[in-house]
Amino acid sequence: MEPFCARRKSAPPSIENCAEQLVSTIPLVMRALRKEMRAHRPEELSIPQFRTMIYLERHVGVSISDVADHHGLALSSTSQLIDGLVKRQYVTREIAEGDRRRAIVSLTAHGKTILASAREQAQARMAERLALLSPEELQTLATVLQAFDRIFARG
Amino acid sequence: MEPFCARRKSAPPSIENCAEQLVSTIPLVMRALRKEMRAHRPEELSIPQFRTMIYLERHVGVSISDVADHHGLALSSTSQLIDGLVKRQYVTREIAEGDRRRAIVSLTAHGKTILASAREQAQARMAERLALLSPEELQTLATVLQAFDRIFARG
DNA sequence: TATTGTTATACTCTATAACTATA
DNA sequence: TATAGTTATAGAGTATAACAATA
Repeated sequence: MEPFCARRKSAPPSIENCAEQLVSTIPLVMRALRKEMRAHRPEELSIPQFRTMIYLERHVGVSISDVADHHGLALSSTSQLIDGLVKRQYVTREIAEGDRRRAIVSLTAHGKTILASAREQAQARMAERLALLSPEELQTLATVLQAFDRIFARG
Repeated sequence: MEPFCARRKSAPPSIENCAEQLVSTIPLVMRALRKEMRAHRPEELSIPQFRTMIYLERHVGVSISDVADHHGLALSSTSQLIDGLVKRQYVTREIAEGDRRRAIVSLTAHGKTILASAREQAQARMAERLALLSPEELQTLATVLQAFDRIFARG
């Protein structure tokens, strides 16, 4: 059974066809991801919370505006998102030295632990799904995800 | 320039790597999709509303439970989702003949018009992004979306 | 008793508008 | 005046729990 290779030789898909399928399929994947994040407690994180914490892990000394810009969110939305994380003591909010308007957001030690565990869980669950792919499909997936990062980055 | 083929010959990506990138990239795509849906008024639809209406278009005579099952949502969430569509007169809710517990949901003529327009807009916007892909990437995308449908279908 | 659906309640996510504090 | 952030308000999406109606 070679639908993958067979398809590669047939007529190329049109952009319109791909767009149509994208619109119906991406929410499917997103829902699965959200569900996995929610299903594996304790200390579950929502997707935006999770992504924010990943960003904070990689970028030290960032402000709330930085987070908002990175995620393409309104400043107020980001402020509230951070609120939730501060309440749970996963991150801290501190006034920046040198510019008292800026609020510097940082992961706490507890936040780092939670993040590591959430990432492990989410990835493990998604990996279970991906294990259903053929090696060729996995290869094409890697290619597509890189392309997605390129064309969907920043809003 | 053959990054696609070149990559196909190199070490295969691990499932774990793919899962990791999936977790960070899918929300990116989802956000872009949501934004496109919202950006192009009038009569914007949310993603769940949009997907529900697509389902209703293809499946006539379904109940609220059917919609809930199809989308992997709680019955109460679905009931409220339908509420919103009924309020806008995009769908109707009627008691089923033969089983008065069931609520049959159907698109109205107005709903069909709205759906057609929303679909057109969303697809056009996503197509703009996809136009940035190489033909090879577009081909791999088609493959991946089909695989996604397979492994992420139904929750 | 089991199924279908609604309502009540409570989160999170997100936005806009109005505001404060700082530069 | 412009920038960074918060607060108020609002609507969507989602869940669980309690409930009503029907089978």
